[in-house]
Amino acid sequence: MDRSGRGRPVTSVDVAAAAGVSQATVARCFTTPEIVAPATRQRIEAAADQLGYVPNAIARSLKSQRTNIVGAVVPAVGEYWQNVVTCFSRCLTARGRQLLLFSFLDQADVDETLEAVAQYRLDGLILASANIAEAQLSRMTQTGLSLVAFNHPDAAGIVPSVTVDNEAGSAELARHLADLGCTRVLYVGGVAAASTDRARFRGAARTLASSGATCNYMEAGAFTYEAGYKAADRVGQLDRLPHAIMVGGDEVAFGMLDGLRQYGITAPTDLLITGFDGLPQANWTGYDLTTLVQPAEQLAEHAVELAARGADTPSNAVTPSVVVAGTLRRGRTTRRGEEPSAQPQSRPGRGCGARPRAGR
Amino acid sequence: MDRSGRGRPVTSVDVAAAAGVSQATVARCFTTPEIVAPATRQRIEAAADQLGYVPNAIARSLKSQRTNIVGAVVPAVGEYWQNVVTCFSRCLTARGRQLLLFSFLDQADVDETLEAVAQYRLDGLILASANIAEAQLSRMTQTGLSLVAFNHPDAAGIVPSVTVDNEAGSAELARHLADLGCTRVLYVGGVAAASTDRARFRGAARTLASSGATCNYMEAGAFTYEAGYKAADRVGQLDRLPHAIMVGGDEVAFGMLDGLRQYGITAPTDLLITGFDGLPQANWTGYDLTTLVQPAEQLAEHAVELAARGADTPSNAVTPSVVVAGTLRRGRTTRRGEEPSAQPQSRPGRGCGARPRAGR
DNA sequence: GTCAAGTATGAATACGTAATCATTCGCTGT
DNA sequence: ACAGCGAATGATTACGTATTCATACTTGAC
Repeated sequence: MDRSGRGRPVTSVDVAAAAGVSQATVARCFTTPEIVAPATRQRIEAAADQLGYVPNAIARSLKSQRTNIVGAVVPAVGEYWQNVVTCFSRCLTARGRQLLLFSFLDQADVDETLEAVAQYRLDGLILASANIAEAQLSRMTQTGLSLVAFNHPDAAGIVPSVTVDNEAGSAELARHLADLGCTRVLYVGGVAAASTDRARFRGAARTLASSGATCNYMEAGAFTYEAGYKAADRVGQLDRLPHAIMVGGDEVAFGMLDGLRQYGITAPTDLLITGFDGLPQANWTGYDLTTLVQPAEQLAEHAVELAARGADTPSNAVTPSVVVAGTLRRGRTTRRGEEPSAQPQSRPGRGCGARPRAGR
Repeated sequence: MDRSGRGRPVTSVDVAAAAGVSQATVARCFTTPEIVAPATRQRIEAAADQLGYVPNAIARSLKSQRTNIVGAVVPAVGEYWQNVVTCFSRCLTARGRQLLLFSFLDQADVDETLEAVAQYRLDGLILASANIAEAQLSRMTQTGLSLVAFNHPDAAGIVPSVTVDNEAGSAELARHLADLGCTRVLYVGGVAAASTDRARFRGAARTLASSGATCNYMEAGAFTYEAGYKAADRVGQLDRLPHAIMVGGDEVAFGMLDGLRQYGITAPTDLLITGFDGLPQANWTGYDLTTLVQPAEQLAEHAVELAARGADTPSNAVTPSVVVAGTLRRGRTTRRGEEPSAQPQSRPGRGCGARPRAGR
């Protein structure tokens, strides 16, 4: 199998010597095996196997000017992003590419990080929800690496962009609420400055307005559970509850749900609640949230596609902008009136334990 | 700033020509600036800046035989791992290293993935909860890359290993339950074959036995919410509920909690429940789970430390095994009888709030 | 039987950097 | 004034691979 000895790593030259051929032939054997004679190939493969030779991707990259590595700059927090990263990894692995990950907590670290990134001649780079300085951005593109903005609508037009249809998705949620008779809706956004947040609010407000419903805006301050939880305080102190709350992100919505419960306010009894993103937890019966499910796989696929095509494209191509539609998920939080039958939740009297095994 | 033109990338040779020095001096200027004359340095930096020069890490790696990249092979699913990945990324970035991520869904893909990994001459590789073939493992070590097993106690002794003290942590949880008077405990593990699972059960069983309590084992089948949810079915059909359920992972515990609720069984009223891992959601008031919090930051720090030291170590060093203690988090799910005072939940005002506190 | 075409391989080179060795220059101590 | 020395820089080479060019050898057709 492998020759022990802890000596210096074995190279194609070593294999060549062992197989009695030239280094060039060994290289060919690993890149274009079909053009090397079967007999020779076999000899080389045997030698390589015995010596434990593994091609050096670094050297290959230096020669070929392609690293086969795609970078991704992603916020460090939030279930949503973690899920997206996993999708990236899967898509890239499927294409034989590697993923270089940068997880940033502070937006300020991004620029610094990008500086380091640029040194590795990545084939592509996916920027997720990061605001990059224009100058730095243009510098990066010119080196032949293909940038892709993920879920960052603002960047569309400047660089290729992939994003869910925030506005349409939010509109769909709003229509759902309007159909249920809601006329006073509160939109609780994460960060008002975020382009996704604005787009989602726009879709909601537009749709609700056309139905004669009102839609106020409240900013939670972040796309986190805690922010939603705190925002619930402000909601709980309103003199009149809205008919429904549209929350700008599932995680924020979870916080909102739990926060409101502290005030004895639950969905769908006292008001309806929707989220946005379609996190796995939205399916958990503890929340069972109505939300707009982002097609993470598809989005990742598109992003990877754009990022991995590398310098193959003539670079004069127009910066494409991919927008994918999400799908509505109806959960208990907007299941008006039918909760006794559909979802047996602790309804009758005080009997928390009194409920029979409704699940079956 | 940067010279446009989309020409081929600018190299240190270009900078050298522009600054009127040799390539060697340019290289020195970026690696050991202190040994180059201030005047020259300034000239070089100006030229580099104007040309938009960025050192090529690939070439550097080829020369120096160090990529400054650390790989991590991590399961694609589960909040726990996603959190760990983020910690890895942070720790590595702090040390000026990059993270090459491999997220695998199917254990079978791992070997294939490792094959690809080996081509990049990573400085280190963190294997998280992956069972690697022995042969492949030994082949990887000999190339000078330092392997680290993360949260995979079985690997300790074979390769350097970093893990939380599963047994002691579980023992602490068990002691907590014993102190609360539990004498019939059910342990719901994720995957019985997993070494972490066994260790946790061992710690629980040992401690409970010494308190005269019983501890049966039940396998959920996976470390997922769904598995916990389904396991709840089996629990709900028991003729006699245990005093407490120790679940082998937080995510499984969430599923268990939600699943039991379908049967009208809630914690801490009808029985107590503990988890393991300390996921962020354990803090969410919707669950408020008693669990053993893994010091993810510390664990990641140690793993990165071992993985990033690279070939600096003489390689004759013994394979170190780091075990870090977790901390107990007491949540509502084991807060026997005191929930009315401690957790001001469900204000009496609204309808649904009539949480029964039937316990007691 | 010779030439053309094709096939398989070897020799040489380039990728961009860092480190080693050699060289130049200015300076100091005697 | 000169040896000697340290600082600064230039020339050169090596890292491991892929590719281009050249070459030997095989085959087939006229």
